[in-house]
Amino acid sequence: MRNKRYMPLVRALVECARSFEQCSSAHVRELGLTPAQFDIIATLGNTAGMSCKELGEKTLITKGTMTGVLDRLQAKGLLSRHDSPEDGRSWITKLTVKGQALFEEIFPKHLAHLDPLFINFTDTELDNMRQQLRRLRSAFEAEGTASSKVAA
Amino acid sequence: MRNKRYMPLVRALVECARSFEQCSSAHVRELGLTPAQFDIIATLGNTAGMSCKELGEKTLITKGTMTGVLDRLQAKGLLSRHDSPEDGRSWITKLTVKGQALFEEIFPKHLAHLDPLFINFTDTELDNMRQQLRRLRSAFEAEGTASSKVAA
DNA sequence: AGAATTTAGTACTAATACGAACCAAATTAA
DNA sequence: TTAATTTGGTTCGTATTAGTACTAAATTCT
Repeated sequence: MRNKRYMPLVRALVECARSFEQCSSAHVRELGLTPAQFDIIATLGNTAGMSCKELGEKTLITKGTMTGVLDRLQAKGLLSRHDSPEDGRSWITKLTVKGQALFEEIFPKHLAHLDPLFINFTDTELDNMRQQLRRLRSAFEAEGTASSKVAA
Repeated sequence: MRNKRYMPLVRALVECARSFEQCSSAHVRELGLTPAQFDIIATLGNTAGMSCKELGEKTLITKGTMTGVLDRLQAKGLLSRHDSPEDGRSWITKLTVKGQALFEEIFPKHLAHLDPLFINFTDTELDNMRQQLRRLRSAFEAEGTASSKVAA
């Protein structure tokens, strides 16, 4: 029934990603942030700030969720919102001094935590995997573009 | 700063997995279930039922979450809980007739939705990817076992 | 047997996640 | 320029998620 030929791959993919996020987020929580919050901090670190939309594109957090995450970070005094000079609907979100300081403290720590996970992989191996994953993802994104819909 | 050599792979991995789950869950929602609920139905389909624990292992849903998911499925009349003859702490969860009927209706539909995503991949390619993902996952699971902790 | 420990499942909290409805500014069309 | 549509963000409702504490049954140890 579920021995579709692609099922083992799908399972491996989902488990691998979940395993990484487990690894990563467990450590992030020890540092006092949720994964989503860390994502935002890491994305805003060393930048002049960016819009909600741009943040969403980089972190893959939906805009509906974004508001809440930003609210909580703002409540912690880690970021501030300024209105955009270009677009009256938009905000420029940036780290406060405190937020940037936190970024500089925990980001290296987090990388130091991740580094050892990859020591047994060569650059070439990592790159090959990356390419294959990209190709797979393209197939998922295509979804309906190619073969599933005959007549547009 | 974030040009760690493994970052592109990590991003590709997470995006690929998320893209698949997006693909899959969007369709599942059209069928009237949430992804977690579908996962449970698909796992229980064509079985005599199983414990919460076993369900958790197969679906990767945490036990804390499991209770709520099962509650809602039970409220919909799709599954029932019976006490285990072997373990007084445990329940045997199984699909009701209605649940099994739903399974038989939507599971094939869902597979039909997924099939076209993989048409451009040979069995060998899928298997190679699966192996690499397994190896990567092993590295994540090892976390602390090998090189990070020197003295246990 | 009786105490200590483990284990299955539930209850509770805080933070996401996702979709849909909504508002106001921006862009386009007529 | 005014109406129609799009777009950036917020709000809301429902479901999931992780983590922790808690209950009771099972297992282990002595």
